[in-house]
Amino acid sequence: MLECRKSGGTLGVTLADVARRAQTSTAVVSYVINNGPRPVAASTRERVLQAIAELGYRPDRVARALRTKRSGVIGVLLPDTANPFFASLGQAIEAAAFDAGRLVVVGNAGFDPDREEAYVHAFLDSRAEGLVVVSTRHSPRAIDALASAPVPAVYVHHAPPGTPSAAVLADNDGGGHLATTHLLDHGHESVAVLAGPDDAGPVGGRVAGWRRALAEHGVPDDRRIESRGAFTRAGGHASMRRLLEHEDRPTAVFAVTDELAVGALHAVAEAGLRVPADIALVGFDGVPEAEFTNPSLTTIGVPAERMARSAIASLDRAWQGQERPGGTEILPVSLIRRASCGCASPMSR
Amino acid sequence: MLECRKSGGTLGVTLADVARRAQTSTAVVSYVINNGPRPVAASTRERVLQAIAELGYRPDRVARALRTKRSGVIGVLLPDTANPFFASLGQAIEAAAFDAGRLVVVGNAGFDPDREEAYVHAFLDSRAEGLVVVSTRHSPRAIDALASAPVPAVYVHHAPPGTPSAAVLADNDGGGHLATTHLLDHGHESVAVLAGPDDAGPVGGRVAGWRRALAEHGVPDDRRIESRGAFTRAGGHASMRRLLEHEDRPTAVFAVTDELAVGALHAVAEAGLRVPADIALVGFDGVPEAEFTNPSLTTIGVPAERMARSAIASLDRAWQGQERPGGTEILPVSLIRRASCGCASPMSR
DNA sequence: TCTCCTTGTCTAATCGATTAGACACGGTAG
DNA sequence: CTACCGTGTCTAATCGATTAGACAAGGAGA
Repeated sequence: MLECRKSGGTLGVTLADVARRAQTSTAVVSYVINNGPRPVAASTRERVLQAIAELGYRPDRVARALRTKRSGVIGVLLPDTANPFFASLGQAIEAAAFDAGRLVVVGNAGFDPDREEAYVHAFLDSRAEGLVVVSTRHSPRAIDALASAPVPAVYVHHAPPGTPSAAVLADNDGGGHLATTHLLDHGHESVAVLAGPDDAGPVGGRVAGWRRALAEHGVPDDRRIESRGAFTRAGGHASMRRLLEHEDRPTAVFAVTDELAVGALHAVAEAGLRVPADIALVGFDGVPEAEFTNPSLTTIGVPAERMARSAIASLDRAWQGQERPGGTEILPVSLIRRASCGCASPMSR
Repeated sequence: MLECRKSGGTLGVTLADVARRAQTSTAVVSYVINNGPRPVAASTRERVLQAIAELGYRPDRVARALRTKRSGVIGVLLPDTANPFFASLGQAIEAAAFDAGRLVVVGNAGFDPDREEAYVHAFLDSRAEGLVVVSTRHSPRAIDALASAPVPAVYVHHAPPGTPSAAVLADNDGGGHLATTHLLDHGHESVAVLAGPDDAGPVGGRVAGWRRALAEHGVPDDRRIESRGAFTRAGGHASMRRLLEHEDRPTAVFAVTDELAVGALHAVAEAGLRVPADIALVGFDGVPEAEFTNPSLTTIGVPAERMARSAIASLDRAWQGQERPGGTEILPVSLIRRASCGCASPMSR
């Protein structure tokens, strides 16, 4: 209708511009935008709304953040988004945040403590309103920075022991037990484990669950085979190879992550053996790609979306009520039966 | 040394606090922090630095952003981070941005135009200094918003035709040609294509390259088999199934994405056939998981990291010099030979 | 009729950092 | 001796939004 400025819209139109055009003050405009703390007459509101529309005004989030100390941004620290599991988790967190009306600034720490700390500080400096930390092993300095942060934080996937922050974890021990028991139920005498270099972090629980299941089943110590290596597909490949050359080759293997399992699958095929006929395999994480491996991978499903929603909800609670942040939530995992354990394959035991 | 405030450090210590403690003005403190536009006496600088250290002062990025209009944040729009290719790309962009000293705020548009637009606006409202848009198909409203944005934007992976913004693309046509030619060179008479629902977006070029290679090789029209479906593993699975039931089953298949190829691999195995003996397969994208499929997947490697660095460099150029933003950069792709095409497998042709 | 409350609006302080303008001082060139 | 310049510092305006305080007008209750 009226002449239009520059090109399209949001270029430097400020509250004051709107106020001028609507013949009122900036305060009133603000009240309209926020359904402000003060009432506004219907006629005035109408004028303001129209001015906003005509000018294509959009509030500046930076200015708003400075004034209100609410940036609408959540900092998310991830170990490695190239890893499918963390990618799913990251995406779920981002989606949950979006639904809660917040933006997400992400940092890939890449298992580097310095980076982790750098990101925590950068997030805090950016006045992130909350932090979501996904990590397998936390840098002490990052933990400290988080503990004394003026905003709530929530650990996902793994929490440092004794943290005052909230945590959302998967039932790793239960999952390890479930996977192992399932293989045992298929008739295997024992089950080997494909684990990481050590049992720190979330996988520790998975290995513990494996051990527990084996103990319950009366498997003697000398039949509890462990093969360890890096948490990558290549690591899984190498570890499985070692297992295949083992004096008495296991007939069933529990890989503590799907990445490891995918590498293992490859190693078995390479050796000319068959899954599950020669070696049954169960993974852990429930990544999407597990459905399309050859054979498809039986795995322990971790409810990434639910964890993400839980994490955001936990931050929400911290913002709303005063509820002190602490509290660890452990979400149940589930067995996703596919071919690699012997369930779907007709010719397997 | 001196008494320490609250808990650890960065809680609400402002420039003014530092100035007070260093017995100087906020201006001088600012000059020290920024190696400011004005010189500072060595002794004063020393006092300021010490005060900063003692108080654990960290500048507030929000306030700084308001004043300087430089937020240090780049908005990154991705289609779907659960997809390994986009996940790699996203991670590479994030890493390149971090190295350039900037934070990244991400949005997963999930192929939803409304979301895409919402994110572009949210990024702009947050005073993001630059935008990186990765998409396969752009919503017109998002394109408009981008075109009239006061900050530089760069399209990655795919650009809307005739955009004034910079773009960093892969050589999709060349890659399609390369993949198809490679299969042809293995002795196949023709090569079928596994494509998306239509040829819009980056895959269009890949299909074009396939068609070109077939034409060059003198393959008649009625031997140019296309199977189309959704861009997912499940879609690849379904499309390949259809191909297997085709009257004259192809002996070689070019899948325009690795996701499709992974699904296809699964379908072939399910049908009791073998790759590459019965059907040779080449994918496109070079995702990490392609190395560990069964058999490992020959694919066209897209230089995700290089694209990311290029994109950030393009933004950098736009910030530094006045260089008008336009310009499309097309990066070369490469053939990654593995087993699925018949290269690595001894018993294949 | 007078007070008090509610509604509606405006003015101005504020968030925390940056930076132009003003000023002081010592040194140098004319 | 005066004019001028460079160095070093401080005061205060500014970025754009939020919101408490002040105030006006109208209605209700005493």
